[in-house]
Amino acid sequence: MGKIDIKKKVKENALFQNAFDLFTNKGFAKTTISDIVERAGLAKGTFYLYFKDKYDLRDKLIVHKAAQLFTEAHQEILDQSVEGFENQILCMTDYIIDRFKKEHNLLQFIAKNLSWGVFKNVFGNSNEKESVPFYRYYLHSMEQYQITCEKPEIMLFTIIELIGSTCYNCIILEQPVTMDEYLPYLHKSILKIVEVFTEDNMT
Amino acid sequence: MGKIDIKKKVKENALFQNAFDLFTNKGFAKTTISDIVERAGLAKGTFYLYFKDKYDLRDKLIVHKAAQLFTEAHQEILDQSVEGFENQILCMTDYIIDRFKKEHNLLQFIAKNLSWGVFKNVFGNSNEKESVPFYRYYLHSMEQYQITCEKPEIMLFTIIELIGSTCYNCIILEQPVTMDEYLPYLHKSILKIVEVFTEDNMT
Amino acid sequence: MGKIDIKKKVKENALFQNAFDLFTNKGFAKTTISDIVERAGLAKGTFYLYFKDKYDLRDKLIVHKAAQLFTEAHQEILDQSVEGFENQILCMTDYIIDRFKKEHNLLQFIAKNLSWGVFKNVFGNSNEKESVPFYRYYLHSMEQYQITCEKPEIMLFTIIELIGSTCYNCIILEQPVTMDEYLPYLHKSILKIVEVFTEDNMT
Amino acid sequence: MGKIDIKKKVKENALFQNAFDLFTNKGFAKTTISDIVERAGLAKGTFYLYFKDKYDLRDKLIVHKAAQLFTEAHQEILDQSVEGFENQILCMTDYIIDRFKKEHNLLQFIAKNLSWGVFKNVFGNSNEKESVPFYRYYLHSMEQYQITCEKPEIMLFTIIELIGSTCYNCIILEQPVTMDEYLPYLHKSILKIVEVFTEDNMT
DNA sequence: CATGAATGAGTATTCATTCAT
DNA sequence: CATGAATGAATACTCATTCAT
Repeated sequence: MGKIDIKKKVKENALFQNAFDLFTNKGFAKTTISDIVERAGLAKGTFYLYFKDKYDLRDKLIVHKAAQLFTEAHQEILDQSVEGFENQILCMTDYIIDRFKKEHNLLQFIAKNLSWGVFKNVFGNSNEKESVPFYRYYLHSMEQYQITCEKPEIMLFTIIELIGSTCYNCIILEQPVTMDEYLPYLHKSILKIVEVFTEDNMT
Repeated sequence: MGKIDIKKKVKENALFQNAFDLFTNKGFAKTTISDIVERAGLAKGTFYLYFKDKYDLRDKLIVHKAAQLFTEAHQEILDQSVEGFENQILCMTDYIIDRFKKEHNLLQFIAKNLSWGVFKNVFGNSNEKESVPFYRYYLHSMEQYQITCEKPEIMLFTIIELIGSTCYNCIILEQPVTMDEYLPYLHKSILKIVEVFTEDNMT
Repeated sequence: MGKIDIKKKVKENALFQNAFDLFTNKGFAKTTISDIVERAGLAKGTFYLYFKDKYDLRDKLIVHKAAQLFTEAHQEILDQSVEGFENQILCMTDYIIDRFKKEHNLLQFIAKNLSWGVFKNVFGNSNEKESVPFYRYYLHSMEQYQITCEKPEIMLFTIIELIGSTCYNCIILEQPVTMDEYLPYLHKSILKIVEVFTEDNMT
Repeated sequence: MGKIDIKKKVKENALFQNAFDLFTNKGFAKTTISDIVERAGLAKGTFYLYFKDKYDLRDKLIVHKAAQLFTEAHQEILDQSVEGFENQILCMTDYIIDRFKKEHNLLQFIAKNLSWGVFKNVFGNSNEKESVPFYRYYLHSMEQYQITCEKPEIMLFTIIELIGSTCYNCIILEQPVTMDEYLPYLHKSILKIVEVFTEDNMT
């Protein structure tokens, strides 16, 4: 990567980071491009060299942040040497919840914007540096622990949607209960969902 | 209700309905108050006699639409004379999914905006005409069928969040699969969640 | 016309007049909508209640100004009691040239923008107050003086185009000669053109 | 001309040609320097090595295109071995009209921009390669056919202005008639104008 | 010579809100 | 009660020009 390319990457990151801060603090609608470039220390026109408009920046930012989160969740499983498929799923759950508890901003941003379509992008997008081996690892882990699951994608989808939507309510709104109170039920629900998809007698 | 009150109600409904159409077709951000009043056949100033601003209208609209939906789901259970608690839950699920399949607009609007906080409003809000006996019926049904559940609210919360978020993906985006394909898994997952909250051996 | 309609007309005229001054002094491209409303003493948004954009204003202004000019040329013929068809044509020519000599602004504006399509609008546009009986008078005059002309419209077109384009060069640019020097040749050329279209032996 | 000079000429021509295409398709005002260099396959900065700005390019382009046109009209007269002064004038007229009929772009561009001032440049500008012997030939031809004309320049001016402005209306706008219909009248008018300037009894 | 990333002044346009009628 | 003309702050986006490479 040449000197110029490095400079460009630095600027793109400055735009990403400052946009994220503003989106999560002021809200997307109230954040202006002027705000973003001002905080990033760049000229207005420079913004348009990197992104088409505010929406383009947001879409790319969602993928960027979601990829980061899952990469780190995956790393956590490795760091903790968690054994067993269900334990790994719960470890991922807990890691994500923990991050969300610490970073409401991140939760707010991801929860409102992350759809399964975007999610798949996160794993498939090969020219993203942060491209995650998470999904591959997830499939590999089932194999390793000899778990039979005909629809692994649908199972993961169900689990992640449940985590995402309940997190938003319990952590941000503390409705109907706090996440601390909800967590045991969430764990049990997730394990039951795993059962649904891995029982032998699927019709 | 006097003549004048009826006229006012008519105008309010015109604003509600046209705002809903516009929000769901053009998106909330791109819908202007001018758009709404123009379609409703009213003058700009009139808008402010009914709502504080666009956000005020939206918030009231969410409650309005959600209350309608659950009232109708409840009615469906009664019309079909569905027996058994689980069957009633599944009937509600199917009714909601059916409506969402027919009215993507409604799904989009509710899914993006309905939080548990709003949801509770739907039941508690006494000055809403459509205020629903749904939640009361839900509790009553558990009693009738002698279901022991320590946290009925949390159970309903879990089920509804799962329905809401998966509907959005499967129906609107058809990701990762269509709702027709997903439905059996959703049913099983919901039944398992009911198990989680009604088993005797809750720790 | 109600009070409000009068107020609206006043504002429209303020926009017209100030836009004309600015277009002719700074040029169309360099005149901004801000300039126009500022000079007219109106708010920016008000502009858009009257015109779609700068181009819309310009197009309407051309018709407005051209109609004015021909109405006045026609009036001049009446005031001077000019007799004879050719004399009336020359009187019109001289009046227009005279106005252009005094108001380079007007010449510049009209010459660059007046096409025959617009010109016909000037006569036909019935909801313009200034709508001119000029063309009707022109036909009537030929009849009165028993002039036979198969293509009166094409004759007028030829004359007016010649006047317009030579005026621009001789008056504004003084190229290749000044209008004072050119005028006798222009008169002769016009008379010859009248001959072309009114000779008996047209093929 | 050295290798480098040839390369430069190639680039200049690329800028000329692409600018012409853009000016005539999108209009001058809406054409940006970025557009031009992009189509020409050059870098933005390169533009400024050849032209001061967009206006500079346009002015040079007008001369360039007008010179080309008159050179070709002149060549046509030679190729066809047209005899007689009036016939040569009409041949030039027909050639120009024909080109304009085939290339509306060219007509639009020349008609809106060509003033007599520019026109004279076309003949006088010695560092233009295409510089035309047209005007010299025009004078020479009158001499050859023993035509007495005190103001040859004014005569040519009158003719060319009439051609230019009527072409624009009849060819582009087809107003008030098409050029096919107008042409006989134009020919007659031009011949009459020649009469005006060549009659013995000029006052 | 040629490049193209970066700049930032400049402008059009929108739209919530008010208030005289 | 209802209207809709007027407002003007707020913002997105463009593009000519420069200059380090």
